[in-house]
Amino acid sequence: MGTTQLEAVPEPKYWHLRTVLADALDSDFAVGEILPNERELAARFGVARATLRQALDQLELEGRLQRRRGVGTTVAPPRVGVDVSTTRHEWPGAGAGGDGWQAVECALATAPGTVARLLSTASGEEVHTVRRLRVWHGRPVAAELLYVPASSVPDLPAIDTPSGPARARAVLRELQRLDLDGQERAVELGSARADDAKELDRLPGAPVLVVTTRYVVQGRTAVVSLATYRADTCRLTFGASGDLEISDQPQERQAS
Amino acid sequence: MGTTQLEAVPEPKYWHLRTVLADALDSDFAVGEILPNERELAARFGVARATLRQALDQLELEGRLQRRRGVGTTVAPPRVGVDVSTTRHEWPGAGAGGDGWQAVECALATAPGTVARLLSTASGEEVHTVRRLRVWHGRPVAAELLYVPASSVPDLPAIDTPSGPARARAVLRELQRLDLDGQERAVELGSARADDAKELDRLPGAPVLVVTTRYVVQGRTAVVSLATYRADTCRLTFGASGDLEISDQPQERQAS
DNA sequence: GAGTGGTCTAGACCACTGT
DNA sequence: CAGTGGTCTAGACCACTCC
Repeated sequence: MGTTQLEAVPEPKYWHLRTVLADALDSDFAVGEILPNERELAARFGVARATLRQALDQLELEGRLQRRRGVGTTVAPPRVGVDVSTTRHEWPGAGAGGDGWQAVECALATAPGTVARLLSTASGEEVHTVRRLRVWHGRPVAAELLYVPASSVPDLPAIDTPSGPARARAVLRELQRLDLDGQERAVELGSARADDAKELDRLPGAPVLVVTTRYVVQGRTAVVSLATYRADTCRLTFGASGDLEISDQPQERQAS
Repeated sequence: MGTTQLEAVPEPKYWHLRTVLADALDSDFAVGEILPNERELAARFGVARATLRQALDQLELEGRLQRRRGVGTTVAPPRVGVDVSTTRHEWPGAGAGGDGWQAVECALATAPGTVARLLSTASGEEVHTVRRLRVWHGRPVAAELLYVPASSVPDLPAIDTPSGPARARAVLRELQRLDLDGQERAVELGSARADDAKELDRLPGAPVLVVTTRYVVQGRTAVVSLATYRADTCRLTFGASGDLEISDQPQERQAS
């Protein structure tokens, strides 16, 4: 990376800087390599640290950089493709955990208004909330909250183990007995709440892709799932084998 | 909205501020209503304008606010569900424009490295690039760039109209003649390039959902599409009717 | 021209990581 | 402990929209 000064251009400095840095990443850096620190980079380009950070923010949003407090800024590996296809209609947890989901927790709660509106339940009705974590290549990529109305799993044994992973698995097991008619899925951008951020090893407010799934049984919405995927490291694939390469990143050398 | 001072809390000010503002949006504001300006809000909460802006950034990322330079900050309507399902395997433009796509431009170019790697073409081969714009409820929601290798449309009449919408439609028409075996789709977060930003009426760097589609013919990737959707206003729906409500926003009153 | 959000600066201090 | 990124401040000026 050069010591180039930025010339006067009509576009914002941080945007131009982003381009310059992106090119430098392509040509001069390997995946995992650590960049000079922010104060150093800012000085090198003759801008304030805040401006440099604005450029780094962009590159991090695009999944090209990874910043860790106390450590430094490293070149991120290409995003990993995570399959979220709905071609096979099946309940969560059906694949016996092969897709990286692990049940974590279970509790009884009242669904928030938006979820209650999706479920055909009274807004005050109690639902089981099952928390799952999805791990991919050894890294947590998604945190999910499943809302299962008590009426959807009437045969669930009462309070034997009121919470914990065992209870969560019991709820999922009960779902397998229902005939799933179909599922509807949507993706949108969000920012990580405190609890999700913690599970995903990110700071609160980190950009996430929120996948909402509606599980339909006999025309009714029997279960609603809200899964938040790390937007920086994940690419969601639909009906694909995950080998879709998308971003501008060329194949990069591996850092030593 | 109150004049509440922020108390000392272990969480970042901007994050707490985000929560306070989000609650205020729910209770005190209607969709389309204009907020006090940033300097005013910052003073009211006793923080620097930059800190307030960080909170507004979050809310805008979540699609709850809309900021327009020279105008002000308004409460955004709920995100609109845009169907991007792949249940029916069909070529772009097959639906006779009912899905809001309009062909805009066509040109000959060499595909960028990443796209060339998806297409089974030599990286130097020329491809037709078809630009389309998707309009939804009168607003542009997506800009797409289709990469069609010349070898995929061998019967395309040569240079009668070398560019423009007519040429773009001609390329799309040629595609309908091929037997489409399937398509693979992926979604990831990106930031709008200058040209996309302009078409989408956003600033460069605005967050977008990048949908990459691979159209498969006889095991080969015949066409690659890169569509960038406005992340602030769009929710991408898969195999659904678009009535999935996702975010935390309750139903809001309409502004006068 | 007045008012808005967007960019940029030059500092300061904090929270966290490694040694 | 030193070094990193994360937060925050108090200003300044610019680009844009609307009257």
